[in-house]
Amino acid sequence: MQLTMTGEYAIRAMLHLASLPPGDSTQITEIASLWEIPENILRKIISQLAKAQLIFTQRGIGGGIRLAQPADKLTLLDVIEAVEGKIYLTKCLIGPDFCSRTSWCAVHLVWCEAQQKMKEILSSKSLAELVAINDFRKSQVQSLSSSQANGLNNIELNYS
Amino acid sequence: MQLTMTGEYAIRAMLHLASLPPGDSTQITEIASLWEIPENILRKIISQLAKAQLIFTQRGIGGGIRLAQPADKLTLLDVIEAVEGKIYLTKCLIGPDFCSRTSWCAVHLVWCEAQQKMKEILSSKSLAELVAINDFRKSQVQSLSSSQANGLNNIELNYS
DNA sequence: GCCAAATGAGAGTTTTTTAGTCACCTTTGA
DNA sequence: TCAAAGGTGACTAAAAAACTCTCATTTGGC
Repeated sequence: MQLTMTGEYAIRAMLHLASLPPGDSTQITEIASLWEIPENILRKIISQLAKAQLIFTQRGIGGGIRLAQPADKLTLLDVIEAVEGKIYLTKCLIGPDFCSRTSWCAVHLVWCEAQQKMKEILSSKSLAELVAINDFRKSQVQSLSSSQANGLNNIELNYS
Repeated sequence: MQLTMTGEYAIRAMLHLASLPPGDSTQITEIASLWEIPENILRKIISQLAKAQLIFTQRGIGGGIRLAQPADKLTLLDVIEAVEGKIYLTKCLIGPDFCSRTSWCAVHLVWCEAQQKMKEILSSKSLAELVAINDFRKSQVQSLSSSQANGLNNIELNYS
């Protein structure tokens, strides 16, 4: 019940691409070193993202990768589903074969609702928006830590 | 990113217990055969549910298991967390050690929201309510299939 | 006290999934 | 033709999940 490293890495890479000026490209090795991703693994992830048509790739000298769609049209859900396949919170949501009780089971309905809501939230913000929020919050963290001597309150994080 | 069989089995067992008259108990073997659960596995799950104080167990002749709390106070979230531990949709939601960017990362916030919403939905209905819905829907399915010759529309299932 | 019926618990196995590695292939521009 | 980029498949290692087996413990009734 957890995002895999593949999904995690894909998100990092796409977020990096989304932070570049539109149309700009970069290299796999660059992303791998900046975002702590094993290069061989990133290669395969990039290949999957290209097959899902989220990015363009170009081989050879001067080549690299870049977004195939505007950063404000892409969401976390797009990225995750591109590398992990469609999200199914339970096996019974894949299809009616898993469980003979699906036709009347109330638990199925609850999972269905949870899954739908989760997809909604994962697609509620574009990569462009996420990059913008990051930039803003990063600058906040910096100004906070530089004025740490003042004892200003830190940013609140929620590990419920 | 999916419920394990352990969680699935635990839910089946708890739903069965919740469907009994309050205070009634039953045996592991009974639940295992009724709900298609390997008995040895169910033993351990039952043991976990007991440690989490969701059920009472009693050994010996005439023993068995029963709910330790009223069925309308228990939710799917209780059951899942009892056997699978707390739900964390990503590693960075477990704690700040996984990722150095947590303090400002917008993706973290989105996952946080998704996780919170998912927990909300999983605890929005009590086991008692789920049992009641099941009973109602089962009777609907039966009356539908007995009048199938009329070509009545079937219950709609959503595999988005 | 003994027996049978019930849960409890630990070690170990098998299977599946995830993560990562390695070696080599293909494309491409200078 | 070379070097720099991405592409691919086979493989291994590690972790998690699912399951099996065996024996221990508790308990009520005879």
